[in-house]
Amino acid sequence: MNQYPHSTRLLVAIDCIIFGFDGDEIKLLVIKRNFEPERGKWSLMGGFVNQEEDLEVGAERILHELTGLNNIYVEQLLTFGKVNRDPVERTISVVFFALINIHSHDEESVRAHNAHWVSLKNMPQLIFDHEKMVQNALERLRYKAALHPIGFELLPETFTIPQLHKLYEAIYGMQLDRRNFSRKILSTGLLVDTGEKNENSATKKAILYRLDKEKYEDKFHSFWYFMPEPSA
Amino acid sequence: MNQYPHSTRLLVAIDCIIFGFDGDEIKLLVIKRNFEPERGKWSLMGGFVNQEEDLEVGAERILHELTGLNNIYVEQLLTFGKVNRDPVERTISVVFFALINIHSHDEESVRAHNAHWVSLKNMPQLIFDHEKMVQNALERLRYKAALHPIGFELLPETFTIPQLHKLYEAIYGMQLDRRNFSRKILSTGLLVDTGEKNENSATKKAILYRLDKEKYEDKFHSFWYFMPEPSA
DNA sequence: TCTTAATGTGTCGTTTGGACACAATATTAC
DNA sequence: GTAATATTGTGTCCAAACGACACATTAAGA
Repeated sequence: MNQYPHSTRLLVAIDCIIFGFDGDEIKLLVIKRNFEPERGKWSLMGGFVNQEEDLEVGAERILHELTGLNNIYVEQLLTFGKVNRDPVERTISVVFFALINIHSHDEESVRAHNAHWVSLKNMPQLIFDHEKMVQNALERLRYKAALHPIGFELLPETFTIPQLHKLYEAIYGMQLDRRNFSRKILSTGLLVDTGEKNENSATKKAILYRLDKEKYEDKFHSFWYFMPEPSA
Repeated sequence: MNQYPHSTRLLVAIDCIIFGFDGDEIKLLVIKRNFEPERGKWSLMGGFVNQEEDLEVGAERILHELTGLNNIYVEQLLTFGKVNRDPVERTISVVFFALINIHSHDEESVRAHNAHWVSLKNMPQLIFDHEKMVQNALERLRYKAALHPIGFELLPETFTIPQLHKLYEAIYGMQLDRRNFSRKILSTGLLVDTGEKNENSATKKAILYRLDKEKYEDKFHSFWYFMPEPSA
């Protein structure tokens, strides 16, 4: 038995949602297509799955191709497979979403791919069902950031609490009390005072923190079960 | 442009995790395969995606084929696509998970497919990566049930608080204080007293409740954001 | 030196949650 | 028919968490 008979093979694509944070709002990295179909229009960065390539590997390949980055936060989101989602030919798209530090990518590579950071608030029209994908990814981001210490993936190695605060306000599109937020974040024990201060500030300089990597690994999953750890 | 050139088409399958609750523990509906490959072994119910069929429709078709049920709770879980996950031929599997009332399915159909309910605690070996899928689905169930009123999908139309309590203990594999649980559930306002009592009970008969459908629809998403509703 | 803007820390009252007690109901044993 | 038993419904208490808000500290620029 070397093949399954009587079954249709389909084109399988990977599309990547790439979020960044510019200090003020959440941004999305999209490309202006200089290839068919839909040349000249905006879309997510994507590609096809290679015959001998795992899905996650494919996603990392595509992300690396655009940003030059490795070892970034990537998570499979959902698979979009409506029959007519791609007018050229039926294509199943496995969507991944990635969080990166907006200042860490390879500018050259991004320029070469004709990619741009766009604001979520006045996002250009995207091709196919890509806008649905983005909407879905945003919901996932909100969901996860509320339960897991995932926001740090969007910030530099060291960061201040006011930065983190602005990030969360941007994610949820709402104001959060600065003082209560600070208390809550510090109570997690995930932040380590680096002893340095943010020199960019115009007024009082904020303390620069870094993540406690070990506690981060530990807490990442224990956040999941805000019900105490299940046994099975 | 009628096709994308130079790209490999892959077989796309759908596999379904089907959970039920027998009043004591969470059960999984699996089939004993009487077809190749892996004839005689246990696996999830699945099938291939048809050329002209949306993924969700395919999942519903497969679920209906096995259980005779329509309009059940189905949610896309993840897509499994490791190169060698299926030894016959590379196959991408889009996994869905469904919650059903364990007493509502078509017994005939289940027998005809050689399907059985198995306990999660002594689950038989499953083929390919199906055990990973189940593990993943269980985590999703725990995740969602903690935030959304999703457990009801596993119970009959009317149910008692002690039933619900046992269900949650089964989901999380831990004991939950009966009284605190009751208080918490009632405080959601989702339960409506039907005025009837559970006649099956050996001792004091428990109140039968039903879901407040409207509040259920409302709350289903508002549970998401335990941070107040975001604006964007 | 004063003003201003941003940052760090603290207080207070309410709400929520976990631990636990007790009363009510229905079946079974005697 | 009554007592014992198991199960269910409701309540109390205390500690922890949370939201709303005040005040002190720091640094740049007028």
